[in-house]
Amino acid sequence: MRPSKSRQVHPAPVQGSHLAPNIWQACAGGSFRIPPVHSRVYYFPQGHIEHASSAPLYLNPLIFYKPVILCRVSAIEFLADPDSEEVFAKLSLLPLSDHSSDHFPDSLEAPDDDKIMSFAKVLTPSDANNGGGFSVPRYCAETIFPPLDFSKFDRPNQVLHVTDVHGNVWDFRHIYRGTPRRHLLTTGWSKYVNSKKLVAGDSVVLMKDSSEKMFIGVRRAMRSAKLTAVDCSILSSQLGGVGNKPEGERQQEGHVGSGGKEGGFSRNGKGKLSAKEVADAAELAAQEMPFEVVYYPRVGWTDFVVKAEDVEKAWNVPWTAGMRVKKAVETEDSSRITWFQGTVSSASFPDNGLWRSSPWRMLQVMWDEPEVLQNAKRVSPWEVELVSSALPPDTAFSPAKRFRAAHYCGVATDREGDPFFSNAGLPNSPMGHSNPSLLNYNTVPAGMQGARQDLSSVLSLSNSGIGNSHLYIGNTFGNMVPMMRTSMSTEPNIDSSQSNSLSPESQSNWQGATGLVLFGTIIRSGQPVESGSHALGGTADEGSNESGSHAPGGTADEGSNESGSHALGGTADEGSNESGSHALGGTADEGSNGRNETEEGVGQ
Amino acid sequence: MRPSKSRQVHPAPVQGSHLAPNIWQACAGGSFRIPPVHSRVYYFPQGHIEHASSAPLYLNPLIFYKPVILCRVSAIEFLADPDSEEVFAKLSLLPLSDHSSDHFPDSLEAPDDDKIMSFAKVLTPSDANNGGGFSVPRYCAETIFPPLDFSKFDRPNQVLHVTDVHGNVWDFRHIYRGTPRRHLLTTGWSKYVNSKKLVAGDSVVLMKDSSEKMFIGVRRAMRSAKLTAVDCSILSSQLGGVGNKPEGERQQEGHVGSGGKEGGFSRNGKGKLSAKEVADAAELAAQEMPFEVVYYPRVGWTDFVVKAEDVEKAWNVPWTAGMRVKKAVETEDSSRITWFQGTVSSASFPDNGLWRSSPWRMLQVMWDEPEVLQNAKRVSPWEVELVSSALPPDTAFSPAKRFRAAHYCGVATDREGDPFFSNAGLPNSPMGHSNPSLLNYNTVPAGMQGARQDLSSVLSLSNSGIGNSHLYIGNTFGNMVPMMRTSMSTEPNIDSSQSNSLSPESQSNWQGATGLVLFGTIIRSGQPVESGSHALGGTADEGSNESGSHAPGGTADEGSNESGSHALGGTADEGSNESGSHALGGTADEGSNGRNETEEGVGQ
DNA sequence: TTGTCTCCCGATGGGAGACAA
DNA sequence: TTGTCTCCCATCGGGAGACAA
Repeated sequence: MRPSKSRQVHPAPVQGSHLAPNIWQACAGGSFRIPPVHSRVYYFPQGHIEHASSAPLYLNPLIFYKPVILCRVSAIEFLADPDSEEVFAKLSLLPLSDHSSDHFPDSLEAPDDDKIMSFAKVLTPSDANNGGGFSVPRYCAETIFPPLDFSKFDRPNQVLHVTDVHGNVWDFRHIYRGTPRRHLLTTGWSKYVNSKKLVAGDSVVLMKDSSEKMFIGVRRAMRSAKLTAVDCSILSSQLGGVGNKPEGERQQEGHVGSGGKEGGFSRNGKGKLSAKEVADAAELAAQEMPFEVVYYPRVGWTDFVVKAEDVEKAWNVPWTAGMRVKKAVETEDSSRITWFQGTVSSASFPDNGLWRSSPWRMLQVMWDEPEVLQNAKRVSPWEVELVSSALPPDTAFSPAKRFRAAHYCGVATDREGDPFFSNAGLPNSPMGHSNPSLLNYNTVPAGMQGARQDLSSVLSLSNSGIGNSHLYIGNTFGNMVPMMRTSMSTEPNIDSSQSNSLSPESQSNWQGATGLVLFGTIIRSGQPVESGSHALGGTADEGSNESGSHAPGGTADEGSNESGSHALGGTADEGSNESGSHALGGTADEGSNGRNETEEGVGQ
Repeated sequence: MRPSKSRQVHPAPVQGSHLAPNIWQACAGGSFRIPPVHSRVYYFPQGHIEHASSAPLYLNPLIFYKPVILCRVSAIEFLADPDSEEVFAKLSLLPLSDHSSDHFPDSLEAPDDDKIMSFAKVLTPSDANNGGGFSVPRYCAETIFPPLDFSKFDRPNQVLHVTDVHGNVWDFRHIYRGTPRRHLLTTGWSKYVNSKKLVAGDSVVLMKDSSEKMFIGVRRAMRSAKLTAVDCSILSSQLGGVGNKPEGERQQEGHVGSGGKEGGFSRNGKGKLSAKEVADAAELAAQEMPFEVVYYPRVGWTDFVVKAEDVEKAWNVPWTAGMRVKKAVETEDSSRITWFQGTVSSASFPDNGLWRSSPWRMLQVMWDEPEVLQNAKRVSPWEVELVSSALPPDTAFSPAKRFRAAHYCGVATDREGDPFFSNAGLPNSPMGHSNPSLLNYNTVPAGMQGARQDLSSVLSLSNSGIGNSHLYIGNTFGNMVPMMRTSMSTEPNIDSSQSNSLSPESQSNWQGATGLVLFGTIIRSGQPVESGSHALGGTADEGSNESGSHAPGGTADEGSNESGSHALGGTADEGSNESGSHALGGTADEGSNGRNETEEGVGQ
């Protein structure tokens, strides 16, 4: 049960095995793109927390005021999880404060050093379950495997030496047989399946690089990975309190022996990032300190580190209800990409508990096929592409053009290159890195912008790339209720943040302050500041109360290490005997005798 | 591969499973006695460090000045290791400072709540290796198992339900068959062996309590557990420096996949206590703070927490070279106890590097059968029993009587109940818990004892139980060179601490100070203090340079996770395939083709 | 083209007495 | 009395074509 050691390439470090970026990319699938080193990205702590295995017990309040943090990628490590075989990346991020004026060229795309061929297949029950082999799709065999000599042999076969993500080499017998003939992996496959604990639904990725060296990677099928914005608001409302221990972190007590230690990866897409590591990263980020994030590329998971360009593009769209958007979804075997369309039903800051003024998942979308994209009821603007908007016909040109040509609301600032919420009395202020209280934000420099500063804090939202910006205006109690480039009615009370999906608590939080958004300021790009309210962009016809289908505050329904992992038991060590010696004593008829039942049996 | 879950008794906590004391005792074996709760014990940090998996990288210098610490046992937990199945105890110890005047009754032996029967057997290759069963010694079957009905059945059999140390129940078929007839465990046994990773040489302990409930425990055979005083001196010489990473802590890099995580217990008797945990405990102890120690009962290992009574008894013996001693050694299956005899060749403070004036392993013994007891070249006085001494005939009564009747050297103090080295300017002094430097000890209260205080520090050595005490006199540089009740020549330079087993470094340490021990003071028990030197007790004929057979400063030769653990591989998960698919491709003749060899084979 | 079934063979686990130490 | 051997049978892994989706 050990791959041929002589062929081993890399040792397997404890943290994870380093991978070539192109192999990593192939394992992750084409739909995941890691921003290149030195590129500018936005980091979204909310999104990061969605990836955590459990709700952080404590989050520094500071981070709620920095839901969007512009960073530069200082380093990337392409890694593979030694337990689950999944690939992940570790990004070192350096927050860019407004006065840190580095201006790297934005897209230093590393030249793809080596083109690799890859093919992913979702394992069928036949591939994974019984002792048998692996049905190799013809296309895979012909593009990835060395050709067989069909002319000389009836059933040509060869042994493939394939390197896994840890550098271990696995030998698989590749044979072309059966009637009708087909490609199969036989000997060695079963060992691989057992070793990697593959089950039907998992995918394998077969690759070959330009030197014909072959690789194999794994993508785990996920079950019940449904931590979405709903969970997030619950999560956030636990701030400062002691959250109840989420299912995912509960030890499966009552399990026997040391069996619980085996196969230590969860299939629900969580359990990878600890709550603490996420909370720490978010806190460092909020303090503009360098930090690291670990990112598992997973279908259905929203990136929390996004190329600055993409985010800024999305910001330039005057999101309104009624817009038609599409979202690309890759099938799990990454063989197809499907575009799903939907209609924006609400485009305001979602009520994320304590998260104020975050564009994260600010769009609520009714998908045309609601059964898919369950996780994507709320999406972030950069996740979708505009198909058309319900705007007047004069705006009906392509989304790409609209980015540049449309007229937005916004407040010009005298600064360019600022990230969101750049320097509103946060760590670079005289208060430095002290633990901020909410009221600290009242000390924001007055008169920072030309707009009216009603009561408390002002945040600048500028968009370096294109130069549009917006004014965010806080409420009386220092809870900033900024606005993004969101179309809003001039009526004071129909903001979607009052939608009935609010939990009672957060609702009162939100409303109790100042009765919501005070006013919106609308400015033409590049124009002097104007004060006043304009309805702009799209029609204001959105219902804004559409979110009724959200589960109202339920707990996350998943549990790690769920039972049913029978396919993992085959190689389990002590304590994981499958019900063991119960059918024994063939000639013995069980007669119970006190605590130790004594079964006397007829001898032969 | 899972014991019947319905019968499970306790869940298995991560730290270890709690056990009934009597079951624990049976599993550990009769030769290991845990001091009862509330009893007085001496804690020997040197002995503790011998149990550590690796040399601590740093030891607080403080602890070298407290090699013997009187404590009270405040709590005991009887536990079982979830990995190795071995039992161990966690003792909570409260150092007794001289002014803490608690006087519990010393021996509050907990009444043995339940008598249990136990039988231990070392597994033969037949028991452990092949798929077969377990040969049950007749005595075991008759005393532990419920009786079979031999009258009615030709081959009577029953199923035994046996609880392991974690509370899991295992079913074993017990059958009486074969010609000649014998007791065997068949079905279920193999699962147990594989699950617990038992190999020939390991022992199982079968037990039954008064209610006939049966239990099974494991004692691991040890291989290459030879950390003795030699290692300790090496160890100590690393003080303050960065020790080279010992074999036992090196990760077995280059090993494949996640296979390294499996079966995580070492068979060499180490790897249980981390260096850090030992160092922390020793430091706390030296600071007279409550601390915890974990103790694995292992044949051949010397207890580092010893009943005060035993230690004090031993202290009352005027140890001299030439004395005949015996030491009880239990066979691994605890079926026999053998007494080995030997002659004390040196009875002075061994040179333990930085350990000054420690009675730990102060006796050097030439055993009559030198091949056994390799670990016991140096023993602590309480480990052996006196057989006879080379004293004049008038002292030739029994050792027990000699304890009380012999005449000792010593200095009476005005304090009773002091532990060794009780309060010589150590943590309770005004310097408090600051990190002490060696020279701090020059500030010891002057005139503390009636004896001459030559240059620097004075430590009191009093013996609460019997009232004998000794004067310890340090050297100029604050390195205390106290003396115990050791016979020494009045010649100044033949102390065994100058033996050629010294490393050059420690030798210079030792000698450079003041030219060794200054003088000895001899006192009659219970008598007023006399000042002066007496040769006492045994003849001073010892060579004192006998330690030539010690390996001179070599490194510890053991390595955890050594290879050869093939018997563990059977249930290993990924990455531990045994050389796997190499003999495959029956019809394929291996032809190498660049990096991926392509073996074309004849089809059928 | 490929997923699943059944067949079938060889390896292995493991229970039995034989036999010897 | 008990350790080890060999025998032998049941089970299982897994490689093959059949067949159907």
